[in-house]
Amino acid sequence: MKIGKGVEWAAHTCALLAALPPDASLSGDALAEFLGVPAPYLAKQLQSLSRAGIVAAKRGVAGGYRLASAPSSLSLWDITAALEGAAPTFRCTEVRRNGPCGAAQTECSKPCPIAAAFQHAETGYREALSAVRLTDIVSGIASEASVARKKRISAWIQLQTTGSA
Amino acid sequence: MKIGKGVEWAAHTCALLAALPPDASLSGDALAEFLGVPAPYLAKQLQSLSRAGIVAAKRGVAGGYRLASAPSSLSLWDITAALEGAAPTFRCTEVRRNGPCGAAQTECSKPCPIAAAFQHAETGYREALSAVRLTDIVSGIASEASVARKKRISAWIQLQTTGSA
DNA sequence: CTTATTACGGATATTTTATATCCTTAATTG
DNA sequence: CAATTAAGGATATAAAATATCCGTAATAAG
Repeated sequence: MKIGKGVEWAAHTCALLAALPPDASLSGDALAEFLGVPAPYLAKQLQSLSRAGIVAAKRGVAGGYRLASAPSSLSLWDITAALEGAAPTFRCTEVRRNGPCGAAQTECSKPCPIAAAFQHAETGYREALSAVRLTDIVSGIASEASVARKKRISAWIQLQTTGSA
Repeated sequence: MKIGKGVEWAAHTCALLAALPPDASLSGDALAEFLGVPAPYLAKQLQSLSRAGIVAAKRGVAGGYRLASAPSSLSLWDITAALEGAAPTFRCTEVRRNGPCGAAQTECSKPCPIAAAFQHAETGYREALSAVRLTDIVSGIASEASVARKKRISAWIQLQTTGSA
């Protein structure tokens, strides 16, 4: 039961994009450099974010990625679901129907109590992630960063961004 | 992000063992037959349950598996952790330290807000599963089962159990 | 219109994990 | 001692995660 590293990368990506000036974009290569991760693989994750409508991708010379909507309307669950899919982690194979004492169809109107418990736990998990907005993540990161680091980030963004000033 | 089917099998296994007469055991082959799953693979899951101290295994002629403790003291999380391990699903690789604007050591005293959010969500998940005891599962299964099925199960147990009566 | 840039999509390779089986050894009972 | 049964390790196969590459399409600038 694991979460792929693409989720972590995507969350940091969105946090950086949220700090960009309005209508500015960053290329896939620039994002990979900032995060210090392999560019071709990050590009795959960016495609998933794009398909999910979380980032807007623009091709061409001054192209790149920017957030498709306001950071306050994007949750950590949205990002996770875009990368990992929204399928439940526990998949009930209806074991109760098997074997010499298997339950009849009529005895399975309610979900198996084991599956129900996992579903309940997972709903809570998703709600917890849904409650975390991208704005929360951005402000959390900013509160830990030194003034010097914030300046370096601003300068780097100035150098890399396309589409604005 | 998936949970292996061994967890489902193990939960059903424990539910069946909880319904056994005191000090009675079931062999691995008998359990596999009851659940309708491949016996060699279930044997592997049973080893995990045994190592975790959830079931007590007894070798030899009248051997087999029985619950190591009372069904009320065993939770769905205990079973899940025995099979899947207790490692967190989200693994922070400290991306914030990477790249041209990476954070210094001194800026990382607190966990990354992304990792913290996942940890919080996962704690809730585990607590939800910990709140579900084996007795809840057993009574849930019993409440759905027809009288006829309960009789069939009792008869099958009578035939298969070793160590009692 | 041409060229450089950049994302998209598909194909592919590699590594890990999950799934599944088998065999030898050890323990237990009769 | 003989039959039974779980433990543990080795191994085989299938699936998923991880990672890269290339051809195509779109876009902006010269």
